[in-house]
Amino acid sequence: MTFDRARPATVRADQTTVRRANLGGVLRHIAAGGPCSRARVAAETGLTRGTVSSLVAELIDLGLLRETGEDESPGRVGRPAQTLELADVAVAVGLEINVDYLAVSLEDLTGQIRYERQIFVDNRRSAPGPILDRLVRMARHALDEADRQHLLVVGAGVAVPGLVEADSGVVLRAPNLGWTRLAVASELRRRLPGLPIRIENEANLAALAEHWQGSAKGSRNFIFVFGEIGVGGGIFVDGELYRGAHGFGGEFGHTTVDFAGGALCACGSRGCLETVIGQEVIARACGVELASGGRMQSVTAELVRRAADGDALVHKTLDTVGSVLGVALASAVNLFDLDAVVLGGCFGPLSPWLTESVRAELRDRVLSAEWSTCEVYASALGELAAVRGAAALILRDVLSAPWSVGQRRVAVSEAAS
Amino acid sequence: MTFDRARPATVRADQTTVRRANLGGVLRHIAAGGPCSRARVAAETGLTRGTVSSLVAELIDLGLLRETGEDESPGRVGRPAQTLELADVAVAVGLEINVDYLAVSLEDLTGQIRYERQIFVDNRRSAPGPILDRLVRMARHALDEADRQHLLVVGAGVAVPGLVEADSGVVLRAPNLGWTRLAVASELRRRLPGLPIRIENEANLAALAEHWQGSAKGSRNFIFVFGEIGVGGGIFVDGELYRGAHGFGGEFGHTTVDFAGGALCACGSRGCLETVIGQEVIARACGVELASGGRMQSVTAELVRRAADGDALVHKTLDTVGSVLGVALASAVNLFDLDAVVLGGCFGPLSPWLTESVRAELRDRVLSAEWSTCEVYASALGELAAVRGAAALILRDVLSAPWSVGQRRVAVSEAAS
DNA sequence: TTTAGTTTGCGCGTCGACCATACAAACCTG
DNA sequence: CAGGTTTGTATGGTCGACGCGCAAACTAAA
Repeated sequence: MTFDRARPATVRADQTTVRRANLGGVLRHIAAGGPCSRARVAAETGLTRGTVSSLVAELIDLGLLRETGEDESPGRVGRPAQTLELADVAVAVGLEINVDYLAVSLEDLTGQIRYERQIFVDNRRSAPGPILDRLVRMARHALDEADRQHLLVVGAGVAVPGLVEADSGVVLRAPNLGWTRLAVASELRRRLPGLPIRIENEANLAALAEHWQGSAKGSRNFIFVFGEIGVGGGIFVDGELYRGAHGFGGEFGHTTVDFAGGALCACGSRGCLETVIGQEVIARACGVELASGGRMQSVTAELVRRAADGDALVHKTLDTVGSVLGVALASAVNLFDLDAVVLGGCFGPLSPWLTESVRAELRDRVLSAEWSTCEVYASALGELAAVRGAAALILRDVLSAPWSVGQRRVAVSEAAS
Repeated sequence: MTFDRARPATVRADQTTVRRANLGGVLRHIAAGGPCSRARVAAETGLTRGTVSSLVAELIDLGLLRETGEDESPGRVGRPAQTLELADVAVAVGLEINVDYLAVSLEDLTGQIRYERQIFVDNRRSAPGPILDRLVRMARHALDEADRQHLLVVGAGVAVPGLVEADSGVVLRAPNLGWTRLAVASELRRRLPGLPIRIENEANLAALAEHWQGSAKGSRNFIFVFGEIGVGGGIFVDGELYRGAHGFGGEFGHTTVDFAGGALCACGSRGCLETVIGQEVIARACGVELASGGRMQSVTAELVRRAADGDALVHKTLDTVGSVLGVALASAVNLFDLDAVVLGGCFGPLSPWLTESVRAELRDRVLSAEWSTCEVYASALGELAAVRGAAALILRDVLSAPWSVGQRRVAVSEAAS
C-alpha cells in the first residue's frame, strides 16, 4: 500500500494541548465525582493547588463551573473549602426525528431537563423538507426558552432512526422514513446558522443517554438493545460510544439468527435478528392486533398487561424472544467483552419476562462468564432515551473540550438573533 | 452507583506529556511514512524544524533512529537533506506457546526478522512448568544471539492459545493445553528478570502481525479470523488491537451459528461457529483422515491438494464453510463497522475456495455494504503470524512510548548477565 | 569563476504552562 | 487568645515549543 503523508500520524502536541487536557480533566473530575473543593481536585488529580486554581478560574469564566459556598461538614479543622460544582447554565438541544413523532429537549450539564416537547406526526407520509422545517420550528422554540431562562446553548444533537455517516452528518438510509442519502446536518445548519449540530443514530444516542443518566451510568463497556419495529443497538467501549470506521458500528439488529434462510428483512437480507424479535413480530406471535396507524407504545402496553395477567402464550413467546436475544447478545459480548446489557425500547417494559432467559444464555455462552459476569438491566429512560442522548452527545463534547464553549457562545448568540 | 475517586478520570498533563507525545509522533511518522528528512518531518507534522531537530537528536540517542546519508535525488536545489530512518538496533523477542510447537523470534523495529527457531513438541502431554522452562531456554538463546548481533532487546511478547487477562498476564483458560488460571507472565518474569514481558491471545497477536507487516497493513479496522482446531479472532479498531473491558475481546469462534442446538463446543456451549467450521470438522466433512498425533498443517496441505485437484466434495464443503463464515463475519462487521477481513490459520491456504462465498455473504448482509465495501484477504504471514505479532506487540509499545527504551535498556543488560 | 536563489539544520530569545515554595485567610481546639 | 490546620493565591523556576535569523551546502545561470 502507499502511505499518505498528507494526514499526519499524530497531531503535534503543544502547551495549549496540556492546558486543554487539564482543563478537561478537572471539569470531568468534578462531573464524575460530584461537588468538590479545589484542594481536593488537586489531591486527586495530581495537579498542584495553584494549577487547579488557575484552571478552575478559567472554567468558571467559561460558565461551566460555579462556586457554591463553603463546605459545611462539622468538626472540620482548617480554612473551609469552597465547594465547586457543575454550572447549570450550559445547555444542549436534543432533537429527535422518529417514525411517528418529533421531539425536542433542553438539557444542562448537570443532567437536568430544562424544556421538553414532543409532537406526534406520521413522518412516513411527509417529505423530508417539511419534517425538517417542523423540527427547526421546535428547535427555535427551545432556543427562545433557553434565552428566557438565561441559558447558554452550546449545540444541538439530532437522533435519526437510520444509518448515519457521523462525520458528514448524512443519513445514508432510514428505511422507516423512506430516506436515502439525505444531508440532514447541512440542511439543519442552513436553517439554524451558527448552532453546532451533530447527527447520530437513535440507538447509539439512547445508549449514550443510558450511560449519561440512566441504567448504564457506572458501566464503561455495555450494549444497549433497542426494540422497536426494527431492533437497534448502541455499544459503549471504554466509556465512549463505539462508532467504528465510518460511524456505522453497533448495528445489532442485523445479526443473523437464522442460518437456514429465515424471513426477509427490511435490510434486504434474510434471517436477521429483527425479523425474529422485532416488536411487530412479537405482537403477532402473542396474538395482539396491530391497529393500522396505531402507535407502537400502545402495543407494548397491551403486551405488558397480558404478561402481567399471566397470559401463557405471551409468557412462552417472551421466553423464546429472551433466548434468541440472549444468544445473539452472547455472540456480541464474546466479540466486545462487555460487562452489561441494557434492554430498551419495547424490551424495557417487557424486561421482567425477558431478563431471566437472556441471563441464562449469557451465562452459558459467554466465554469469560466465569470471570466477569455480564449484567442485564432495563432501560431507565424509556422513550426519552434518544432525545436525551442527542443532547448528551453535545454535552459530552463540552466535557471533553471545554475550551470550545468560548467559540460556541459567540456562534449561538448570533443564531438566536 | 458510587464514584471511585481513587482512579482519576484523566492523567494530568505536563510538559513531559508534550515532549513524549511529540517524540512518539515523530518516530511514528517516520515508521509509517518511511525514510524522511528533518525538514520534511517538520512540514508534515506541523512542528518547527528546530523542535524536530531536538526530538530527532533524542531519538537517535535512544537508538531508535539513524541518519543514513544525504538525499540523492537529482535536480534538487538547496542544501541536501539528511535522511532519517528507523534504526535496526532495537529488537523485541516474540514467543509462542502452541499445542504442538514452541517458537521464538527476534524482530527489529523495521520489521526484519533477525533470528527464528521453532521446535515441535506435544505440549498437551507436558505440565506447564517444563513447557515454560523450555520456552525460557529458547528465549535465552535468542537473547544471546541479540548480544552477538549487538542488538538492544526491549522486551518480549508471548502468544498463548487461550483466554488471557491482558493486564495481569494470567492465562485464565487454554482448553487445548489444559491450562486454567496460570500466571504465565509472572512465571516468565521470575525466570527472565528485568525483561519486560506481555502475554496475549494468539489470534489477537496474529491480527497484530497482519497489521504490522502482513495483509492488513493499510487497514485500520479489520478482523483477523484464525482457523485451527478452534476458531479464533482478532479485531483491529482505529489502528489499535481491540481488547475490551478485560482483554477478552475478539472471541469470534464462539459466535452462535446454530440456534436450534448444534454440536457441543469445547467452551461448554452449543452451536458455536468453531463446531461447524473448525479444521477437524472441515477435514472430516471432506473425508480426510486425521492421523492421531499428526500435525494439523499436513491436514491443511491435503485439503489444499484435493481442492486444487478439483475434488467436488471438498469444493462443496468449502463453499458451505465460506458461507457460514461469511454470515458470521457479516454480523461482526455490522457490529464493528470494519473494512477488511483477513483469513488466517487453515483458512489462509484454503482462501481461494472460500473468499468468493465469504464476499457474497458480506455483500448481502452487511448493512453498509453499499457505501463501504469490506475487503477479504488471505493471511500473508501464515503460520508465523502469532510469533511475529508477539514481537510486534512490544515493538508497538516502543513506537508509542519511545522514551521507555531508556529504562528498558538498563533492565535488559541486567537480564542478559 | 562568480553571483543569486533555495533549502536545510541549528542557535537564541520569547512565551506559555506547570511546579515548588511561601504566605495570608479562615477555622478549630484548648 | 495563641497554636495548629487547611485552603486558596501569588511568585520565581524550569521545561518545551515557537519564531526568527544565520551559516552551510547545493543548483543555476551569467
